[in-house]
Amino acid sequence: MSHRVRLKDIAAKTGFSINTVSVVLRGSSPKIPEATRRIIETAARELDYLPNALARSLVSQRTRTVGIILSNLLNPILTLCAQLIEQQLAEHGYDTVIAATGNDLVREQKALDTLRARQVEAILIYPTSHTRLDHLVALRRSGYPVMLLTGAPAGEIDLVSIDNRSGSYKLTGHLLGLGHRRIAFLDAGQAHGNLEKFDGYRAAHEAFGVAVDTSLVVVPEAGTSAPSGYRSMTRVMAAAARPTAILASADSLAIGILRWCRENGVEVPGELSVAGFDDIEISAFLDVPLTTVSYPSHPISEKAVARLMTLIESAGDLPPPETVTIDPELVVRSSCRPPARRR
Amino acid sequence: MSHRVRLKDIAAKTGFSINTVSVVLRGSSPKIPEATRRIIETAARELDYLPNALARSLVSQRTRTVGIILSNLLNPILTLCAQLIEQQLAEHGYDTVIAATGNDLVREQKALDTLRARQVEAILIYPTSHTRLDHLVALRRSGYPVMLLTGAPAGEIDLVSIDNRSGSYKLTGHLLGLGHRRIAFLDAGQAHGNLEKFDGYRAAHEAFGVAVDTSLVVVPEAGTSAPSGYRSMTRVMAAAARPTAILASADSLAIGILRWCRENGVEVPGELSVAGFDDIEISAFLDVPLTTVSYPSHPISEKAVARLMTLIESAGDLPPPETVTIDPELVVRSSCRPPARRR
DNA sequence: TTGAAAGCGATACCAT
DNA sequence: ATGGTATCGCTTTCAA
Repeated sequence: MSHRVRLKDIAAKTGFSINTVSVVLRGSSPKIPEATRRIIETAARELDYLPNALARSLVSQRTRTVGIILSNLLNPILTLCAQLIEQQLAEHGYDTVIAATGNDLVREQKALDTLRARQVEAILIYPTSHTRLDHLVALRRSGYPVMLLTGAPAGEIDLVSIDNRSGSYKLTGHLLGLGHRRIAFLDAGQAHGNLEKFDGYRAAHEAFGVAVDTSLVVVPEAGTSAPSGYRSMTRVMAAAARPTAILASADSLAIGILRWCRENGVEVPGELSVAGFDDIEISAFLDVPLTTVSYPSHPISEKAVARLMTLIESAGDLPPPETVTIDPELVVRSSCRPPARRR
Repeated sequence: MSHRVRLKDIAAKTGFSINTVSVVLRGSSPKIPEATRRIIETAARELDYLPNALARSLVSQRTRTVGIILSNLLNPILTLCAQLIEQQLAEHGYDTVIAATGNDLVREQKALDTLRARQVEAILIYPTSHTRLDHLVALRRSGYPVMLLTGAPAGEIDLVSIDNRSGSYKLTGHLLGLGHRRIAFLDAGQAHGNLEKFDGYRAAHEAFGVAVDTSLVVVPEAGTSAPSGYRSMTRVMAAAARPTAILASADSLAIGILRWCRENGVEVPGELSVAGFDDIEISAFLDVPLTTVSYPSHPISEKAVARLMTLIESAGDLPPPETVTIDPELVVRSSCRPPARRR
């Protein structure tokens, strides 16, 4: 931030006042003679002038910028959403700045402060935890447009998200319908206070009158990565009575599971059915194409942006929070089939 | 950007001057009585004061922020690097803002301007094209710290990257060494003026005294995704004499290839060897673990950040550009083996 | 110890 | 048509 060209420099070079230069350069001029305009514009180009957004925003009280906070840049679901949202916001004339938190609440709070200090006009967030939202609730209460991109509808903050509970319910129901009675659940959300998927899993069991065996519910120690899914398998398969199906709370976990099965001679789906969550791109390209639940990024980003615009434009007093949940679809491929007959 | 709390508000509430409040709040006070300090700090907390970074930077002439421009948020190689870089910059007291361009030169230029207008102190960029760098060269010449995260060493801009040519050379050499003589090349970089990988491919052929059959060099129409690799296969396999091996310029492409092979009864690696590039996480988890070339994100991000710090700190006159290339390693797994004996 | 005043770069309002 | 002046929120001398 050193040798920058300012309006003042152009004014000096052309002999006009700072004011005139400013008026010309931003085209908001009522009546400036062609001659003047050309002189100033030429000078600006020669000097490679670029307006200082800081100064500009300071006076205009607008940054036309929104912030997106993502818990994890390696999750293609999140980055795809971010990418779509950025594009659409651009169409509305807004810039986007993205911050990553690495699933860390402290960094999340820091990112929140940094973005606010930078005066972004709204914040979209993929929070680390679905339950610890007090800081966000407080922010929204104070009149700041905050929007969650995942979570359970609580009505305190605007939320646009898929209905995780419903997705999980459908998927578990699919498995139960196939005849499975021992369905393991690899619940990566548990560690982050994301309980919707487990709820759906439980509810489906109830609907089928099947008891949940909690020994089959395993929380992977290291997030949603494939290695994490792989490593969790030793615990899952340690059960006295092995499961006949596994529901992983993310496709990436399922990929690790598939690898474990191959290495350990467990046939999928013959011996074990495997289902995932999110329908990431490669899931259809796996050796055993994965049965999963869709993640409708496009509708989500569209609805999020639309809502965000109304929030930003409702100067001062925000309308009461709204929740939009999109029901994900079951994507049936070949990784699940009825269990082998009882021995 | 409405009802924000300013120093003025705290001053009004406590009866001290704006100045005193400022001094206290940023702890840079020489000697302020405990009493005063407590009163002001309490008021600040009650009002939920957050300094306006715009105003602050305007006067300090520092933003302590660097920008990262990524061509594609869906490429885990790029996002991992970004994540690592962000973390390390944070340790140096710098914030990071990320912008995505969707592989579009116009959006890239726009992102560049936006970040500069925001007065970021340096820009790291994963450019869309390796050849069209004029705008970046000009920027660097004007004294702005710009750093490329991929590209061919040209000496005009700082560059920290893997040596794509060498990686490609090693991989092609591996295949040639295995006995392959008809090696197809799926060159996604070609479309973006990224010629290093092709160079390595060609050089290895020369070293082995094998002629390159250009009909085996295919440019996928739709980037580096798995579907793109899948679709390219019809063209690759249309050749009169089919290749015995395929080198894909990205693991994601290779995943699409693998899928195509499975659906079309082509056995890998028995009938066709397949190699990729980048060693993304799932590559080791595929049904046929992929032979590929590593992408050392950690060394890259470390070197990039180190260099960036010296650039930022060398106020005014930047040192001449430096190039750091890291030699990637061959990662041999099971997707490649010697070709079947000639019929 | 605390406060007043100038200035960062740009904009807006009011004059001329 | 063009320019002066106040202002945005904060920091930085310099006084008191």
